[in-house]
Amino acid sequence: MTTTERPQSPEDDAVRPMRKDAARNRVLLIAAGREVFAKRGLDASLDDIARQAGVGIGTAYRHFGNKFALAEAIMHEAVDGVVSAADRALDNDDPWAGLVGFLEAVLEVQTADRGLREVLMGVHEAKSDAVQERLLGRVERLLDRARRAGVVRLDAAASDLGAVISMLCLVADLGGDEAPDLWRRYVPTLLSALRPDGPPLPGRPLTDDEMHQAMIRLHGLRSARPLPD
Amino acid sequence: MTTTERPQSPEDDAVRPMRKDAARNRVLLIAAGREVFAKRGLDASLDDIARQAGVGIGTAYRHFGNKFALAEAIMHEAVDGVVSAADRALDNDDPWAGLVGFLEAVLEVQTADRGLREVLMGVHEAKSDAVQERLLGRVERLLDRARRAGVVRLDAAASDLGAVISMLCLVADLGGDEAPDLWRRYVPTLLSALRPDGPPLPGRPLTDDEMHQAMIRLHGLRSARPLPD
Amino acid sequence: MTTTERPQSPEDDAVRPMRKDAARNRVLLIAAGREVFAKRGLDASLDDIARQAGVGIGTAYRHFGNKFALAEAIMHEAVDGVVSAADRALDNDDPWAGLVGFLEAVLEVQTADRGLREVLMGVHEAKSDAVQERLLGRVERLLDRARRAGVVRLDAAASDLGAVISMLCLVADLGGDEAPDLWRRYVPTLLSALRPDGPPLPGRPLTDDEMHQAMIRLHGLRSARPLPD
Amino acid sequence: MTTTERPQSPEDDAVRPMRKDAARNRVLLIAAGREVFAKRGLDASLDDIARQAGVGIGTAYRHFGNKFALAEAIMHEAVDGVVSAADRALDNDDPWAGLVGFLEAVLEVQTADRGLREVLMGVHEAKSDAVQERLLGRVERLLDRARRAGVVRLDAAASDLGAVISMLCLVADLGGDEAPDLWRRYVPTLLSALRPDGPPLPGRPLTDDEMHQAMIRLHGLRSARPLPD
DNA sequence: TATGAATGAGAGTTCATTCAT
DNA sequence: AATGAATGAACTCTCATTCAT
Repeated sequence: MTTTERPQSPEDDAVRPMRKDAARNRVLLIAAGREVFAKRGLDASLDDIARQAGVGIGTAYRHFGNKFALAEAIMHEAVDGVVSAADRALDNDDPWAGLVGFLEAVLEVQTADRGLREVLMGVHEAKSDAVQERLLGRVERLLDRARRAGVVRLDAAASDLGAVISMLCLVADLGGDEAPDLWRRYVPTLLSALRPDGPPLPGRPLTDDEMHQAMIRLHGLRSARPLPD
Repeated sequence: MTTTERPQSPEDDAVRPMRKDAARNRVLLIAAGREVFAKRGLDASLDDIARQAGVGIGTAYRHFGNKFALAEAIMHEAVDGVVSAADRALDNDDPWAGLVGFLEAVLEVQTADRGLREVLMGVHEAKSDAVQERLLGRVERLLDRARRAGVVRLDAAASDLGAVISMLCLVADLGGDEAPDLWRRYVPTLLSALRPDGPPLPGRPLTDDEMHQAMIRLHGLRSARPLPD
Repeated sequence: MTTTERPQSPEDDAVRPMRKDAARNRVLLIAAGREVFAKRGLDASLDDIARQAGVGIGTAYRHFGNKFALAEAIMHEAVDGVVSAADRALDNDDPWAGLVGFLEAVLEVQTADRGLREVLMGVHEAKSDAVQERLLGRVERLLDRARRAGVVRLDAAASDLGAVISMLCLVADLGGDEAPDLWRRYVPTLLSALRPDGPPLPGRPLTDDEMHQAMIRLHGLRSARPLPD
Repeated sequence: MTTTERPQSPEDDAVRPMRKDAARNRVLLIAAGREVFAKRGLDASLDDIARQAGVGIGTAYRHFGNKFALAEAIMHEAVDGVVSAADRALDNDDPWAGLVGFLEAVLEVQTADRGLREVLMGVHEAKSDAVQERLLGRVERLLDRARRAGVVRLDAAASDLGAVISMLCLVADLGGDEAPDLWRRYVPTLLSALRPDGPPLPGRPLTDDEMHQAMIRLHGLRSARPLPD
């Protein structure tokens, strides 16, 4: 109803001019959250983040409700990048190249933004069901294509790929800014775990659900008392 | 050292009867710290830990000075286990078997005590020079033996072994209690990175000092405000 | 166990000398709570109360956990006075004189301490079950005696006496410091409601439970969100 | 007054079409204030009230300036009802019936709207001079008529009637929704205080001014910090 | 030496009020 | 005139650390 009363503008994207400030503040807050969380860990105060963003503390709460919600928003943005990397990988006609490209893209997304990487390694995520839903299907499809093409062993599970990526993220973090490409050193070795030749992997992989739980356990945003709704 | 100044007691072999209590309290506090840190993360309060240990909060401070010192003590104990694993590995006549045994022993130490593993992954260590000094030499000797015996590639650095162990620790944590042996699934693959056959590892490894810094950066006990010395 | 090791003292009331500070602080906090609540209403901050008491805010929380607990403690003290008034009334051989004396004692307790009266009128109490238990039985006994002696009408309920007292408390508050005895002006009139002569009271009294609920509803400490356990 | 300055509109009888919205919003806000204050106490936020009213928070401030002003407006509306009840009582040819009718009408106004009653008991009023002016004269006239007719004792003051009404309001609140007529149970008793037969009331009544101050003291809207004028 | 009461800085969060749109 | 985003003071509560007993 409000749209009919506003003076029409030649361009469509001027639909909500009022929100310009709000949108800018939201972006500022997410950027500040990335920076401050990266520097000081997840125990950094929202006050610090708001100050870094140059907005009042009340504004931070209007946008995110609590610290958890801000971390989630950062997480969501990060997952966005990974999801689109998966989509690009699925567009690749070569299943193996697609898989490798996906893996490298994920790592590159993280290494490109040190704040993001450190936040992701050190933190988060409790409502990761979204991640599960948005990402798992794509990864399974990537692996299925590769298995059918004979370039990935049949007993390699999605959680194996997940473990490989987790390990590389850890190494990327080890490398830090001094050796931002350190993770590439172990890519051939770790990829060999997925290859059809060579001895089978011992033991069993995690189920998708176990992997899900593990990610939450490892990276879940810990709050002493459950945050009020 | 402090014992010399205590007032004489009637019996000679009872010179330090009070120390027994003190030692017991120290052990109780470290055990409680492991448990509570593991359950509630490093933000757990020293009050909780003291209560769990069954001692007063003042006693905790007499023994450890501050929370950081308690975490350090826990760390120190953990390193003790790793150091003795390294010594045992050096006693093994087969350099490769010794290396593999060391790696497995390290992981077993961590998986045997869930509290310890979670504390170590989530936390610590700032004065890790101790670790550096006590451990690095032994690891270098282990690798040297193996390189000279031709069972490890010449360009494999100590930091490569460190990276492998770190990755396996991560996987061990992914496995959690449901799959406590998950890390074994990736041992053959990761060990192949150290073997002399196969293509050389791309890039360069971290120097020992870079690795040292990285460990501190990754696992260093973060305190918002620099703890008063 | 601790009592055996402390040097004996001639008097029994020195059993816990360590608690002297704590006890003093508790008393100071309750007194300050009375004063500050009376002056500024129940929205006064615990900071203000702690400052008035001359203790740190942390001390206030060590003693009372939250604002509600402090209000409850004040309430409890007030109920103590009323309970002993009831006991004294039951010791009176004349049932009617005992009843009247009780009523007057209750009002006098309240008018003697303006802070207490204002706190009680403006506030409190949610776990008033204690009140229910400690007071209701005594009041019922007082009324029973009087009914059996023929000095109170048979259909006068405990809640009728409660309503009379509530009304008088209201009037006492109306009188304030300028007319601290104003409530006495309406005592004869209101007592006549309980007398056996005269027409019966119309309608029905509240049941004990309804009265209980009403007291909670009227005076219950309101907290927007339920205080964390 | 502001209407004279608005730009002319094509139609004359549409001179204040915007006012209709404004008036509607005012009504909506008062109703919402009653509801929300009744449900959540005076600490309810203006945000909640504006949301309940379906208007923006800014609109609430345009109409009322601050929370206090809204409470005052609610109060004013309530007094309107009481004033017209007094006028109707003065139209009654029987002075005693008029007085009783007035008293019952006041109570009925309050019990008819639970929100109103709870707001009035729990809150307000600071600029109650309006109340004084609009109501006191009428009550005095009511009493004078009754005194001259010999149906009310000569020493019964307006503040006595005020005290009686206050007490009945308290009882009405005690009754709540479960016993909305509980107050009627004490009407005969309390009215007997005004009757010319029977012993005189002990002590002295409050003066009109003392009563005025008492009402402000008891029901005055308390704000921790003095609201910025 | 052990204890736990006291302390206060700092964290998360709310809300009355202002102001740009 | 209406809207709701922005603001920041104030509040409740926690916890690392100190100190009297």
